[in-house]
Amino acid sequence: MSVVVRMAPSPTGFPHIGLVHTALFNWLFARHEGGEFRLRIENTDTSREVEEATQQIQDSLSWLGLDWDGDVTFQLDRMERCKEEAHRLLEEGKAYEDEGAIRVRMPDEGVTVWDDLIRGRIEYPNEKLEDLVLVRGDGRPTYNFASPIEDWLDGITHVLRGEDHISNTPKQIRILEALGAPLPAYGHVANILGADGKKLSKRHGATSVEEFRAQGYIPEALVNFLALLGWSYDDKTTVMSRDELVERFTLERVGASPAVFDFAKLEWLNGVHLRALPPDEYADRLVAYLREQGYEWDEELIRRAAPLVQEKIATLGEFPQFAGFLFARPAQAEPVDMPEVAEALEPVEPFTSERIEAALRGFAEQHGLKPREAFQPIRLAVTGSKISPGLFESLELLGKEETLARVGRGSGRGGASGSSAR
RNA sequence: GCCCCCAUCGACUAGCGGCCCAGGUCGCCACCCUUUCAAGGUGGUAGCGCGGGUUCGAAUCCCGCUGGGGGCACCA
Repeated sequence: MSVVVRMAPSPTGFPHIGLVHTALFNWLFARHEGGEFRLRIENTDTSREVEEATQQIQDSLSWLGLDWDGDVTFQLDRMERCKEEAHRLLEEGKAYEDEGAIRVRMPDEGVTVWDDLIRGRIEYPNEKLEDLVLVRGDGRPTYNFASPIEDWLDGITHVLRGEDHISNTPKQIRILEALGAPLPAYGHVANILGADGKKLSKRHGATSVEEFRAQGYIPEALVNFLALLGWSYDDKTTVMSRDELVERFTLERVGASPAVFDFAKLEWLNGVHLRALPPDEYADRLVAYLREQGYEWDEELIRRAAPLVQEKIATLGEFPQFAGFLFARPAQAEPVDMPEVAEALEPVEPFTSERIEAALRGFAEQHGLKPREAFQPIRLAVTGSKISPGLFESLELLGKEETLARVGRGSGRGGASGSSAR
């Protein structure tokens, strides 16, 4: 039997990172097994529905590269079928009416047991199972009725979901049994926690894919990082591509304990994946990111600056802070005047990093200054910061005219070669 | 309150009875490299929650405790 899994979010906004985490496990499992990964929107509760959410969910998955099979389906579309099934249960005496609603009869002795894909055997006492409502008084099916029915209709073979669903599983198993439907295998993935051990939420920082994207994280890193939360390949492998993850992912190696989301490690991993990109690809990503964020800086200059920052920044979001001086003259607290530096740079022709370096090293030597002592003031004057990309390369990109202007010669004219930010 | 789940360095984890006086990665610290910052290199810091068993032998199996998480709707 081939594997069919699904992600079944309710459309209430941008998907939370926890949801994306279980979606990733479902996707990796499906792709590893050569099965199908479906996307179903559980919109039974129309009152909570957010109109853009369905699109936002798809955008987040697409950006991460988690492609789904077939069309997106909606729970609401199966309302009628659910009602029919409920009435069938009514006729068979497996359900009964209660103030306009339809409830199933749950056993009240014994236990409901399943062999959880990642936790092993789980037992749930039947006396804790209520005769839950299948169809509300207004005719709408409830989640715990519609969801298993859809799993059945869609031929879902493995239900991999968050651990907060553990207590729903025995209910759904009983419902499926009453329906005479086959049971899928169930597996419950642990939650993702914040640094304080509480379920990851807004106050811990970014919680949606969109936010990470806006901060300059790339999908390769996020996917790699999320995969390592509750899963491992072996005792020494950390950095993996999407293809490697697909090839190596197995449910047997998924852990049952919750994991704390470590933003520092994500940032490191993002730097690793960013540095691993071919230069052209890196430049493409940088340009696309800056455009998305609303920067209208000159594309050619961004591309030329890309190699200067690739080794130095861990997220694309650091670029404006780190290399913004190339696009707009930095504000200086004190007016800059370095005539001797200007004098050393003036004759450099062509104005390339090699020649600039030679000139500035000569300048340092001439004044008996250590490289650091000589270069740091220049860096500050030109970039407005004590931290910057390589000085000589930066000056080359800036051009002689602008460089001289920034060290005090011929100042007062316009901005840098690019247009201003934002 | 009741039910369920979980428990190895600060964090992610390897470990599925002897290979472990516990390995890798992030972080942190030190040093090297160095025009700043990074990157890179080297070294270091730090952990099996507690108590009982089982066994020749337990991080690994069992029980209890403690701690943490989740769930108990005509929400999903």
